[in-house]
Amino acid sequence: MDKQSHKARTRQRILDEAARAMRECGTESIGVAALMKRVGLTHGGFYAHFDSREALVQAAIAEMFTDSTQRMAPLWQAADPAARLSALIDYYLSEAHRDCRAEGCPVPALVSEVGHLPQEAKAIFTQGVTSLLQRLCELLVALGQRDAEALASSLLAEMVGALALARACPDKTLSATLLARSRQALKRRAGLELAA
Amino acid sequence: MDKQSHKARTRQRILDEAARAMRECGTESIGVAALMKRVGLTHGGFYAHFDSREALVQAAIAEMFTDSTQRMAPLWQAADPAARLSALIDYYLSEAHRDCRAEGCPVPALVSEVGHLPQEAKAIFTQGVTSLLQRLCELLVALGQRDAEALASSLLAEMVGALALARACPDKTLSATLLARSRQALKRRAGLELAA
DNA sequence: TGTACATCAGTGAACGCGCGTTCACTGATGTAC
DNA sequence: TGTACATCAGTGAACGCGCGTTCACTGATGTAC
Repeated sequence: MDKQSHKARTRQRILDEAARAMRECGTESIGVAALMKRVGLTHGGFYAHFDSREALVQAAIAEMFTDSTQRMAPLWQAADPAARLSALIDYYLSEAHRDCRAEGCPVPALVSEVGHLPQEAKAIFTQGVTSLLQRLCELLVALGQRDAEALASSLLAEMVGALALARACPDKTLSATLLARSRQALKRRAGLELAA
Repeated sequence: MDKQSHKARTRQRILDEAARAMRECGTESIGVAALMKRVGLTHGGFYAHFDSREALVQAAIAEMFTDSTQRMAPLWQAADPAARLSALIDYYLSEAHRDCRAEGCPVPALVSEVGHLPQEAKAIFTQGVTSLLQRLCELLVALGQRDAEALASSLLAEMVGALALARACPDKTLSATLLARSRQALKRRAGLELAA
């Protein structure tokens, strides 16, 4: 089984590296040559794995959501829905998440540039947002919130906006304050009792 | 007075065009040659007005905030603070604002790319965010809201996030729903009684 | 076990192109006399 | 009023560079006999 999977593994390495770099600095930030160099290969080989750079961007966006969902999976294992939502908010608006774009949620990392990407890429991104929204909605339903759909979209907007704003802010103290304020507001709005 | 201001007016035309284009498609979206062509000039003349493209980006970001603030000025003339805040929310999360990036608020247009810009540009952007935050805060104080600072930053996060998400969404109906939900949530959170 | 051959992932030189930037220049404008 | 000249905003050819993409090739691997 190893023989056939060697090429697939190389493709995955390219994709992983692209997803990291593009989340960190935007989809335009890394060229084919630099990307392949990071993977330890030369640029010519790229086209054995992807039809074009544009195709890579699409695949990389999908990969970011897969990766981010996987990283958030442990949060979903908390005992009750309240603990899960609380953990989600604390993780999403943490300073760690702010400081590690490369491994975080693709939504705040790419929101304002997605509009300029080709349709296909935009569709993949929206698909990711929609599924995030749905998981959030299910949590709110489990918590007994009425109008969970509307609340979910409003909460997600604040989460994305707060993290993106915090990342744009060079003053770490101020940005930490922004995050803390939104964490508190979000928990209150979601009907979570506030400890501390 | 006309003789000395001709060059200044040309500079302003370049700046206006740059601010429009960069709000619409990002700071990397337009090159020096294309920009000058839009203004009706040739690319060589650019460097009589700006030291470098990087200097233009800085000036353009400042220009976007000036322009956006000016466009929002009429909202500040409503009779009472409640009407002003309500008008602000309705404008900010309108479909018109969603569809006209070129003339809208620079914050949702650039949030996720600001982090990759040089320090100076980042500082100018943050300055703009801070002053927006302050005006919002003053409105909330006038409305008698306690903890106005914290509320202002939470509201701004949702406004920015909701508009950016709506713009990323290719389905106009869905994006209109996102906007409507956040308009309602924001008004409720700001203590505005809801009509309709 | 050992030789001959096919497969195919990866190499690296080369391409056309658009970018930001420079610079010698042009030509309209307004002032000096 | 008319001529000579200085100023300076704008021109456009040229530069070096990095980009995405192509393609003839290499060389390691595994199979066939």
